[in-house]
Amino acid sequence: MRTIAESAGVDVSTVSRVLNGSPAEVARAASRETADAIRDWAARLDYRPNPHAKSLRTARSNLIGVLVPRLSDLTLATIYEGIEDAAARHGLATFVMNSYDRPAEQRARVELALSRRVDGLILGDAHEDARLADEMAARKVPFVLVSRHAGGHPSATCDDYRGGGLVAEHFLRLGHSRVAVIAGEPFASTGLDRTAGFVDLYRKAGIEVPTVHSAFDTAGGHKAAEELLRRRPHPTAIFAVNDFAAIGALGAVRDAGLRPGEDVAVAGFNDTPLAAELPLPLTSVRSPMREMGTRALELLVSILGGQQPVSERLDPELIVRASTLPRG
Amino acid sequence: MRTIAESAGVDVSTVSRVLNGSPAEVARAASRETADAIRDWAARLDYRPNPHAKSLRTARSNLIGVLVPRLSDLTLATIYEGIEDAAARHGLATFVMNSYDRPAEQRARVELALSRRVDGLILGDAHEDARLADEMAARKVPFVLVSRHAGGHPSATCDDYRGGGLVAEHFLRLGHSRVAVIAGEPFASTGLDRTAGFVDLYRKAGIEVPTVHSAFDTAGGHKAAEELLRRRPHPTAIFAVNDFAAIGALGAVRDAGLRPGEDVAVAGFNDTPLAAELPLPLTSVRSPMREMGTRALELLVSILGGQQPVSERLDPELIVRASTLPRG
DNA sequence: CTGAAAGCGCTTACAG
DNA sequence: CTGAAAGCGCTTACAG
Repeated sequence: MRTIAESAGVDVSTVSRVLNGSPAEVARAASRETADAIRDWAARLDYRPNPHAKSLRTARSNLIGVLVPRLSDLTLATIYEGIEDAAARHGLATFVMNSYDRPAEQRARVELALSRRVDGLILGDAHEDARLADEMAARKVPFVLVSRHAGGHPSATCDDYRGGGLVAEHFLRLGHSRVAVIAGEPFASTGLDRTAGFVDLYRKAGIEVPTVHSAFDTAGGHKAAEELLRRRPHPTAIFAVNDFAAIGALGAVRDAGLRPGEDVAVAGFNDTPLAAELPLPLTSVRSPMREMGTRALELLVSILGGQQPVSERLDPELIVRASTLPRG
Repeated sequence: MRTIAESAGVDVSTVSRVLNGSPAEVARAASRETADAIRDWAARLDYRPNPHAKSLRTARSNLIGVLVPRLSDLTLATIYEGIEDAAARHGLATFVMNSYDRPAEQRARVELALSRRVDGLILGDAHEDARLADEMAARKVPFVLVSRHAGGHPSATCDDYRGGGLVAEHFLRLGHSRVAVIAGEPFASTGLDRTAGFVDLYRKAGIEVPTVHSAFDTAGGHKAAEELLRRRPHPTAIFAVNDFAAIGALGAVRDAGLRPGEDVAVAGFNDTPLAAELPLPLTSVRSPMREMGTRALELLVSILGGQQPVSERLDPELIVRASTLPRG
């Protein structure tokens, strides 16, 4: 910057104003010619502002910390892509950390992010009890939740309750009366809401639905399905609140000597790219993962701008495939 | 820091030395009592050093930029987890960016990282031609490659050539003489090496192997397999250089009215957690993805420390499952 | 329209 | 063992 100032024969403060100001500010700061000369030199010298100096001076880092259970979960990776994309459009940098859904790690990662002076945080790993979120709100740390909601804090989520209902309606339409739910982790609003949406509709039809919790991955779904299939008579349809758990369930059905999709229908959630490509294509509820990420980022930006946040709840859509064909 | 200095009745420079110096430096900088008092106040005041001030002063950001084709690819997400983990142990922060394997994006992301003053870069999206890597080396930007190698630059990879060979040996042992390869993108050393390792062993056995390039995802594998299955007679075994492509191939086999695993054996690569849980468990070559990430980070650290880098090539392992059972 | 000055929070030669 | 000073690269009130 000093080099530019010397080359253009002006003060660094003028350079700063021209390079960073709004058009109006630039007009007030320098004549058109001076401004052009400055921009010219900046380009010629391949000038890149030093973000550390800027942050030190402005006490604003333009950095956003993102916490996820784990990035190797496709759902969260896709949400993060949405966040990253929107952040770039807003001139913000982001960094992700895994918390593995462990409270101690969550806390440690939040502190780490804070010590890096992030302007705000996006939490994709909120737990139902909202302990950490409540604390952060009390400390006035700007943050939003994504994917999972908790404690009424600002969030960008899918309407998971409605999504569970879509599957219930589908199963009811197919005439399934012995059904079960693989419900995911008991601390995640995603699994809880999807399960509740499903169970409530079946209850209205006079049918109680057994549910079993599980990890959100294939191994978890496999184990949970094994347990459900040991019951006599076994369920004729299983709703897994996550595509990976559903794939595990498909495997368990096969291992039990039953035909997936025929003897036991299976539906998942999220409509990951895999669902359509499986040897037995998987019925799933599409949730707008990428969009959730961009909405979360934009929600955070509006909070940082001092506005009242309005949580977003996006619409799910049922995609029917061969894993839940008409019976008979 | 000033507050600590005032509370402890010393100069900020002494505080800095005590809080950041090695034990030896601390001993030289302050008496045991003074040092203890300073640490005491730091804890009491919940002092957190300002990384921006530190970076501005030291011209070292302790920041590492990571480029991947895309984070929603499980392979890369897992590698990144390894990077992230190792980085935390070294007191480094990392951030990832997607390049979608597009040269223009790669270039733009590298410049972005540089403008954020990263100390170094890890590239998971190197192309065979090594254009960008060559340029970076010419500019003396510290970097390492991960997953893919190119142009002889420092890298942490899997021995993909050997991995392809493992599958060839397996197929030969099973007596397959009509085989084919779904080879992935033509610009990635992973797919190229895996294919070459396979093809070379078959050639030694006097058999030429048809190969077809594809995207690294299920859709790409599906399309490529369709093409291979149109040939008459169709191959009895297909090696896809990636588990997701293999899953797509499995679907294509089924769609062609053939029995996957019986009429057409299918093997993948990476041994992602999905492979074991598929309805038809997938034979795959396990590549140490997480470890590749940690090795890459450590390689970069050693480069930043001025040492001569030695590229790492990690061992693959064949995991046989039902998708490639003995014939007959 | 433009400049000079102060200061963000650190580190590190220099001096004692 | 400890302090005083300079400076990293910016921004922004203050002054003209």
